[in-house]
Amino acid sequence: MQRHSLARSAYELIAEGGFEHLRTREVAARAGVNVATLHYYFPTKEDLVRAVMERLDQEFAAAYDPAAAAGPESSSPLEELRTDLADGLYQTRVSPQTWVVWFELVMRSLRDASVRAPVQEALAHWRAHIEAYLVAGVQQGIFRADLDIQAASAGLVALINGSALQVLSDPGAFPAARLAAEVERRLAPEMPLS
Amino acid sequence: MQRHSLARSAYELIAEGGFEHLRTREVAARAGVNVATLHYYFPTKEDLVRAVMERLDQEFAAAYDPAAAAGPESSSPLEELRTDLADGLYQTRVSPQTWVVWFELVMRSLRDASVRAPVQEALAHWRAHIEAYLVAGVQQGIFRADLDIQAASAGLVALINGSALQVLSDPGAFPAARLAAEVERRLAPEMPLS
Amino acid sequence: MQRHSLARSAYELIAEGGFEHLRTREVAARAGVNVATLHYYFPTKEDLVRAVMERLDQEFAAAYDPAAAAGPESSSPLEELRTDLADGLYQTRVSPQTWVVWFELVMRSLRDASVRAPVQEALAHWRAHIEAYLVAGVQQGIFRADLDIQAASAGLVALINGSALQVLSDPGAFPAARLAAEVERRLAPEMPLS
Amino acid sequence: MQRHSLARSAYELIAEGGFEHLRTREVAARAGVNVATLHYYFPTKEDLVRAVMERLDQEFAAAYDPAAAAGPESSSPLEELRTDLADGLYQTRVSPQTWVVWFELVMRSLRDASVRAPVQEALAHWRAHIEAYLVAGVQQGIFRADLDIQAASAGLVALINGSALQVLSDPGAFPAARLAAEVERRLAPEMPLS
DNA sequence: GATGAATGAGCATTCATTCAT
DNA sequence: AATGAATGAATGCTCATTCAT
Repeated sequence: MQRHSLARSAYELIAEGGFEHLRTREVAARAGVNVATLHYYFPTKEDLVRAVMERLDQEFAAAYDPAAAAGPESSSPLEELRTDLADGLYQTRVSPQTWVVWFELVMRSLRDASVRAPVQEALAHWRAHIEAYLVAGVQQGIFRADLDIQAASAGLVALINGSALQVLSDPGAFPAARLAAEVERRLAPEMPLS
Repeated sequence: MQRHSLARSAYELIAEGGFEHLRTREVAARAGVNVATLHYYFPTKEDLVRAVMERLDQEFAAAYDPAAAAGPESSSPLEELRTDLADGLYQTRVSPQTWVVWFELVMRSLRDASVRAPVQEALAHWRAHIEAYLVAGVQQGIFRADLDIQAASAGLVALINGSALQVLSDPGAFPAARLAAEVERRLAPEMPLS
Repeated sequence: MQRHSLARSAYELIAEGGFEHLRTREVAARAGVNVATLHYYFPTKEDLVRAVMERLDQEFAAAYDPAAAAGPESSSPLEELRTDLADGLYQTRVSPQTWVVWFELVMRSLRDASVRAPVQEALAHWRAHIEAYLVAGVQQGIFRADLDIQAASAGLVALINGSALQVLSDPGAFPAARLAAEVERRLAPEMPLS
Repeated sequence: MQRHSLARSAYELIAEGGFEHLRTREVAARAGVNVATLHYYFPTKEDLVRAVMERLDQEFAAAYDPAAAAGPESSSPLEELRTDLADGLYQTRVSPQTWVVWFELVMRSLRDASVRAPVQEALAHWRAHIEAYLVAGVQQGIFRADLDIQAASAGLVALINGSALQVLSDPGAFPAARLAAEVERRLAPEMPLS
């Protein structure tokens, strides 16, 4: 339990102040233990960071993995898209923590080899998840037939991340609802004119 | 000159190691001066960071401000869109420095009030710049008439940023060319069927 | 058995790294038990050190105490001298462990009251042992008659220790065989000139 | 000046408590400066230890190098021998500091490569110094003609070190004066009987 | 303007020791 | 007897900042 408590505390503190201000003493204090106890579970600060990355992975897994689509045909491709978009466009406002930690980890992955792989993996999973329902959506005629699925899924990941970044930076200035509608319109098949 | 040299050194070091590893001594050393000299020009580290933000603003201004579109009709809306997309999709690979510093500053702006305003302003300018050529493009029939210009410009900023993030993280895995084509296709007016 | 195993581990680790690098955790690990178990047998580190001193005492006792001269007239005074010299001059090269631990303990005895007495006692025993065979040797005409027995025995202890220190420091540079011969020559009675 | 002051403080603290208890904070405090100042002059603790070794080298150089024999024929070989013996037999009692630091460095040299060379060099110089006056003394008929000069000088270094160790450990128990006399007697040429 | 020297506050990590089980 | 978990008090070292020159 202590391990989880410490990883959670680290997670929260990264969300609040970024890696730059992450202090082992604060993590331990928030978890209600001695600094030495923290090092009993995580010999180095890097080990702690890895644990935070794992926590995030689990959050992602719970949100994007097939297991999440529990019920059979529980959600249509369109609903899945809406959920994903909502995550970056609205959810960011409600609970920005996950997004802040995510961006911190992405930036850190550029230099720290021990988080590079998990970050890249997370991005790949994300894209694969989107790809899956885009394919289904195209087959069902919900999305345009001329979509370049792989490009579109990479683009949607980019759109969601970039939107989250903007919402984080200036929540009031981002036209979330209108962008969501616009994206749907661009992916929807052309209405027959006649 | 000393000021610029110091700000440039700080900029480079942030690009290389993020804020987390930015050390006044290293900045001074790279600029070829004593740490005390650095503090003569920038009393606190925060002042130095602000100077880096200003440098970035200038880079952006040179790229996105009306002044950049020097000659009249020097570029069509479509060319401007391509330039912008290329910046996030290809340029990131060639010179990732600017993007790394940009993301570092965005993340820092979430806590540091002194960079919040410039970051938000940069995002607003960016959107306004895109909006301008989207409007022109729609008028010229280059882009779809049913575009929600404001949503689309916010979305394009998001797309470019999110793409840059992915390219930074895993350059080989991003289908840049195909995404650029897909975006153009989605913004282009529908071909008449007959 | 656990006690002995722990004391032996401590002894080995002191031989390898000196007191400076002696860690209770390593001692326990080498003995194959938990740190807490070590503290069950030796409440404090100092207790452990005392046990190491006792181990060394036993090694010395086995080598220098009358009990060692098991058989009657098992060895002549000259042979005993040669054995003692060999210990410092040659044995140091073969198994430096005992000597390293011994010197570590001597140095520590200068500040730690709990090892001072055993160290002084060991030195006294050593001298007494040498004194005994010097007396016998003089009586048997093997050693010079004008020897100041007490000074000579103190001097031999010094010589052996000082030699061991040099051999430890730079084994190749010490003329062990020639020094052994020289000492014997100096202690032997003067040859009649005529 | 600060450098010297810090090295001197370290020297004193090693003399008082050995390497085991050497703390950068205490060294700085005794020198009257901040710990950070210590690290300004000596980036690592090891650098500080090296400086202590250099101090000791200088003390030795002042005592044993030819420069010390300032005046021409200022001292006879016998006087030089007496001075050397006195250093280990009596001086140890008066100012044990140098000897404690010396032994600490010898022990440390067994594991720390950065002090190994200076220690071995110091021992070599010492022996060379003794060798020089033993040669002179033999030529002048002050010492026995059948001396194995190299063995004898190595033996005298051993004797002096071993004596110092015993004096350090138990000053009252060491028959310094009688040992000095005994050594002189053993090195003196045989009196003609007739 | 520029610098060498100096520092306070802090940082990750270590270590002998304790204690409930 | 033995151990996993926990801790207080360091410990070497770092860093932004200051100041006399």
